[in-house]
Amino acid sequence: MTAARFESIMELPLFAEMTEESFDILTRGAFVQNFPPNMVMISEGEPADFLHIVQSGCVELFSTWSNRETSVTTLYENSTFILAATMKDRMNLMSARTLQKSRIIMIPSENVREVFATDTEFALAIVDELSRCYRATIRNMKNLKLRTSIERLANYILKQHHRQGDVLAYQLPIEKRILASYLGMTPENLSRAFNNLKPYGVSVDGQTITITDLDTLVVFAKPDVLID
Amino acid sequence: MTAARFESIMELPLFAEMTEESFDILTRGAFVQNFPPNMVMISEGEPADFLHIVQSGCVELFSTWSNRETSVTTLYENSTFILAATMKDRMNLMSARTLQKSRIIMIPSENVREVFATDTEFALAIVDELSRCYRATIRNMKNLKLRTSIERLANYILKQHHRQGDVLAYQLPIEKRILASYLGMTPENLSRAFNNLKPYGVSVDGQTITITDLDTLVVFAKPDVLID
DNA sequence: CGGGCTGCTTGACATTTATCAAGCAGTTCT
DNA sequence: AGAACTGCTTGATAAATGTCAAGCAGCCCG
Repeated sequence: MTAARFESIMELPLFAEMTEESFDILTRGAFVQNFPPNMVMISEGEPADFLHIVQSGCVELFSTWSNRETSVTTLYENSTFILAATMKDRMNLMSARTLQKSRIIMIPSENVREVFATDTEFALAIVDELSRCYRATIRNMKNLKLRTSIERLANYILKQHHRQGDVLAYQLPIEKRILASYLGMTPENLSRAFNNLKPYGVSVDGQTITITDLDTLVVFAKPDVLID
Repeated sequence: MTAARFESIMELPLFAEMTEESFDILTRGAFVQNFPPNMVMISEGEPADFLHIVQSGCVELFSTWSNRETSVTTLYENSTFILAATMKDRMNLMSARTLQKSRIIMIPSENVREVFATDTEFALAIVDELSRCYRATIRNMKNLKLRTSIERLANYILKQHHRQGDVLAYQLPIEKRILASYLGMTPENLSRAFNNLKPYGVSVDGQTITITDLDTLVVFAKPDVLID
């Protein structure tokens, strides 16, 4: 019998097709944990003992080196993380920190590997999710290497526009300093980049982004399905 | 019965544990193709019809956007590529070009997906390989975002030193313009970066790199197992 | 064998981005 | 309610990196 507290994730693509028995084995020993904002819940270099799923809230994956830090990605409701490290039973390459009060489901990595070996539908879903995450990272790296910082911002603005239902005014989902880090620039430079995009149809008021001339912005940004 | 021309890959980790019957199904309709140097064999945006394996030679994965190009990685003997696109039956996010005369094994993607569903050992090996590639890309992106270009070069020099058996003098495996692109800089800047590393124990003569003071170079580069 | 081409290096200069500082607005805590 | 703190913006300057040009060495092709 499935614990009620995991019911919310049964319909996620990762779990939707597996047998009920597999789901029971998977969640045996799993638990839900609440974290306050700005808490580091995982540190790079640590072993990956759990697969994590964001039930609610917002989590930032980041890394540091030689007193420098970069934001790798931001995860929202229904996202999984630490999948590759879980499957390879290796240490985390990234740390994770809550940006908001968050509720996280933690599933023991050995359960994930056990069910992977026995439930073909789960195996297919795992490979699908791994491939999707890997491809997203390739797109991200192409974005970083092929585009200047203002181009990355322009394309981010367009991508959020689509993500939020093609509205012309929307709220940034994260603080600007986190966005700057994610896009590979300093907060000062992000501020200047937003200003430099004004002639291309972008207006900013705090967390509110308004696209005042979509066609001009698209011409400048040159979005590409192989990157964005 | 296994075609003799595929015997060379039977012992690769991806295939070593599967049943002989699975291997036969996998390689049904597969073929080996010879490519001359500098030939683009795959273009980004095309469907991923085959899983590719480098039997011999050298292949560069690269991407372009808005008349700009970047080198993503370089593959040598016994490397696979186009695995994530194969498993998700999606278009390629990268192009591939031979750097040398190369011999490539091409396995139909649908065979890969079919055997994945039926052979548990192969499924485990696929997930292992996907996780390894994904984690390598995360390390690469951390390298790009957290380090300056001269730091990336210093760490590359150290990594090649280890890859070539801890010798203090070795040959660069690729042309310097490809290396520059891979490290995210122009060939002019790579040349200057090599020169700027001289005080830190690096000497260059054409393709030959000599580490004249390993300790000094290590102190400068600050290698990190979570990146390199 | 010679001309043409390619890869690489170096110099000069331009552009992009980072760093540092200061100020402002909003939030949080006492 | 006020002080302290944080996020953000702007200005000035520094550093990193790109661009353009020229020259050289080695390789390839006719």
